[in-house]
Order: sequence, then C-alpha cells, then structure tokens
Amino acid sequence: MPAPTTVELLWGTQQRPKRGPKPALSLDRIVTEANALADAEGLASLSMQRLAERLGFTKMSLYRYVPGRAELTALMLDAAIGTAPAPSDSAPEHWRAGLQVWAETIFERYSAHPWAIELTTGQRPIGPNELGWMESALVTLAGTGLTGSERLDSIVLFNGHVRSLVQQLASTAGSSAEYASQLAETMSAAGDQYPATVAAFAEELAGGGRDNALQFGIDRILDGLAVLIARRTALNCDGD
Amino acid sequence: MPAPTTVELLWGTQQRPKRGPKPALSLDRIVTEANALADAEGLASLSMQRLAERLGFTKMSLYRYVPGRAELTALMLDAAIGTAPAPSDSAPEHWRAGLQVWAETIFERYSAHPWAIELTTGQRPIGPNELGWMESALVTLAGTGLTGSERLDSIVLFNGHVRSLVQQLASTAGSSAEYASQLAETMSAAGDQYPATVAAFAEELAGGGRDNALQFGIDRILDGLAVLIARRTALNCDGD
DNA sequence: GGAAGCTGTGTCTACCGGACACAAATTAGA
DNA sequence: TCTAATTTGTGTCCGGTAGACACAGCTTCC
Repeated sequence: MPAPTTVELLWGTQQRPKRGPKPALSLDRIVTEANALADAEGLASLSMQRLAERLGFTKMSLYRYVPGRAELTALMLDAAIGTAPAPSDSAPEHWRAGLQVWAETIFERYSAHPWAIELTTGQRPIGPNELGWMESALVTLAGTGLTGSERLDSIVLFNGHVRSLVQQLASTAGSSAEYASQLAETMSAAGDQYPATVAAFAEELAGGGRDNALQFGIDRILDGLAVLIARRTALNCDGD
Repeated sequence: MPAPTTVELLWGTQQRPKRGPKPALSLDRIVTEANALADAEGLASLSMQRLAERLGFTKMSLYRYVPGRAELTALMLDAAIGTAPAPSDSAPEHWRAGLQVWAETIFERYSAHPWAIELTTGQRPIGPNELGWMESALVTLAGTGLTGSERLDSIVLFNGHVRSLVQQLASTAGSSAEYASQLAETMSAAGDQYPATVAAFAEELAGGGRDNALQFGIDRILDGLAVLIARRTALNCDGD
C-alpha cells in the first residue's frame, strides 16, 4: 500500500482496496473536522492529536487516510475556498462587473477561513477548486483581447490584492482598538521621523477612517486593466 | 528584570544594566546569524537550538537577549527588509517613476529573503524599517491630490502585489521544470473541465512564457492610479 | 477454512519552545 | 578593600509536536 500522494488525494484518483475491514473514518470527515477546528482556534492549534481527539480516534489512525500534515492542509485549503461560482454572464463587455464579483466572492471565502491564506505559500500541487476559481476568472477575461500571459497575470494581481487584504483585516479584526493605540504610541514616540505617515493617518482619521481598501484596490486594478484593454481594442481596429 | 517587549527591541529603547557580567552576545549578532540561517535553509529550519549552535552558545543563553521566538522573528523581518532608500525625486509629477522604483526595490529585498513574507502576517508591532518603507512611498504620493486613505490604500495595493509575487516566484524558483510538468500532468488529466485555463497556458507558452507578472501588475496599478489622480486634478481645477 | 491484506492502536524516537534553578562573573556601596 | 546585589550563561526538566513501527483484530478472496 503505497501512501497516496497529494495530487491523488486532491483529485480523488485513489480506489478503495478490496480486502480488509471497512474504514470507520473518511477523508471527507477528517478534512471537514480539521477545517472546523482551524476556523475555531486557528491553524496553529490544529495538531494531529487534537484533530484525532475531536474525531474520537487516536492520532495514528489519521495517518491511514492522510500521509502527513502537509497533505492534510492541502486538502483543507481546497475545501476552504470551495467551488467557484459559475460566471453568470460571460459576455466580453461585462468583464469588469464579472471580475468585481469574482474578487469580492473569493475575498469572502478567504475571510471565512483566514488560515487558508498561509497554506497558499510555497510550491504545492493545485487542487480542483483552486483551478476552478482560476478558470472562472479566465472565462470572464476571455473576450477582452488580452493575451494569455496578460490574463494570467491579471488573476495573479487580483489574487495578491485580495489575499493581502484578508491577512491584514483578519489580524486586526479581533483587537483593532489595541492595534490602533499601539500604532498611536509608536507615532507619538518616533513620529517626527515619519511626517508623511503621520499626515496620512491623521487625514484618514479626520475623514472617518472607514476601511474600503478592498474596493479601492479592485477599482484601481479594474481601471488599469480597462486602460490596457482599450489600447488593445484600438490597435485591433486600426489593424483591421 | 522584566523581559523586553517586541516594541522595545524593535525600536531600541532598552538600556544595558549596570551590574553583572558583560554579555558575550549581542542582539545584532543573534539577528544577523538568524537571518543567515533562514536565508540558507528556510524559516522552518530555524530553531533556537540550531541558532545557538551556530553562534557557539547554548539554547537558553539566547533567551537572555530575546524573550522568545516570536520576538526574534519580528527583529529578523525588520532587518531583512532593511532601510528604505530615500525617494530620489519627490516632485509631484514624478510619482509614477518613484512608485515604480519603490515597488521594484522592495521586491528585490523580499526576494532576497523570501521567508520574511510569512512573518508579515498577523497582528504585530511595526518596526522602524517597515515604517520607513511606508514613509518613503507616502512622500512620493504626497503631491498627487489623493486623500490620506487613498495614499495608504495605494501602498497596501502595491505591497500585496509585490509580496504575492515574491511568494509565488520563490516557491517555483528551485524546480520550475518539475512544477511545470506537474501542472501539465494535471491539465492532461482534467484539462477538459478547464478549457479557458488550458487556452491561457497554451497561449502563454506559445508566446515565449517569460514571466513579467511583476511589471504587468505594477503597470496596471500605476495606470489605475493615474486615472484616479487625473480625475482628482480635473475636479480641483474645476473647483478653483 | 486458511491466507492475504487492511484497519485501528500502543509504543517509541527525535525535536521543538520554553520554565526554572544555579554557579560564575561583575559592579555598587560600605 | 571587601561584601552584597545583580546579571550572564548553563544544565535540567516539562509538555507538546510529527511521525515510524510493530501488532492484534477484522474482512474478503481462493
């Protein structure tokens, strides 16, 4: 019985062996409970021991289903982001609204499971759901006249913005007051060396201090893409 | 002797005690060697034990200088990104070139120490160097007519893009061939469910497959900011 | 009815971060 | 100059982690 690889687990290409007792656990149950545990207490509090206790089994029994922690977290990530919603309207002129929804939706998914972000680092096999999100965005971008590289780079750009925001907001969500006071203390101690920073924060506070960083970034990226798409379209018309 | 906090360590507001033997180590040496170890073998291979062996001391002696691993990594991060280069030309009309250089430079810093990226997650005190980078970008954006919130959100946008790229490129740097073959295998197995993805990658390969994702993202963000800045400038002129 | 093969379990190792007590070193004050 | 106070580096210990391995019991095939 060779241990299944991460790819085999992610894409479900393993078959049940014929002989032997029927397994009392399942991969789905394990991953579901692992995600629930991570949602409740964070990824750092997730250990094979604690997960096994939650499932009512011993630690080593989990290794019959998952080769190790790395493979488990890979499955957790793909389960956390879930299936991508089908692009509602793939007409080429609606790419802007489509990407807007795409970015907001994946932001909500990641926000519901902030621990999933740190699992997206490092070289790793891509899962079906993750690929589905990419496919969804690429369908929306299909008729824009952008090249394949540009379409892929656009997704990287959106992904980076959304994930960066989730990380930042999730970390300051619990205790933004404490965070703000700490920042204020630093500013009052060494603020004279950072005048532009002090000015920017002061102006932000005066203006209400609402955090629309997510929408701001989405709008800027969409505007930037629109500039490029318009240029491409103009060139194509000239060429015809 | 209360243990120094992360803020005190980062901002250097602790004073040497008068009595007792002179310390044989120093915070600088510890952080320098820790960064060298992380550069060589990654953050996961950095343990207090291994760091102490590298320094020729015992593990527990390190705790005389650093309260714990979390504080150590906070110092490592600020040392890794280094001091921000002074904005060479802060004339308002040069914001575009200034941000271009800013993004490329911080990209190089993070690329030299990819492990530093994962240390930027979670709520944490900000260090002097990190604040210096923010100040540098805010100075460049000072004369653009953007509000304080918009200037801060712009930096978040650039930061997210750069860090996301570093993470992705650093992970695929060592074995891009293996990664490509794995992706090709997945595509050939399940590619019919992801036609737009297959098309985009095929087109990218046909076009040479150079990865200019960093520059692509920077250009789109700059274009998007230019649109907003032009709108602000036009409104201001109308208002006058 | 074996025999083969799988499942869940208990035990074991190596490593991690960190607490705590202690001897040596150094300085302040008498 | 001598003593007491205080800091430094060290050795030992603890709880926790991931994972290896052998073993008993169950299930199915021949």
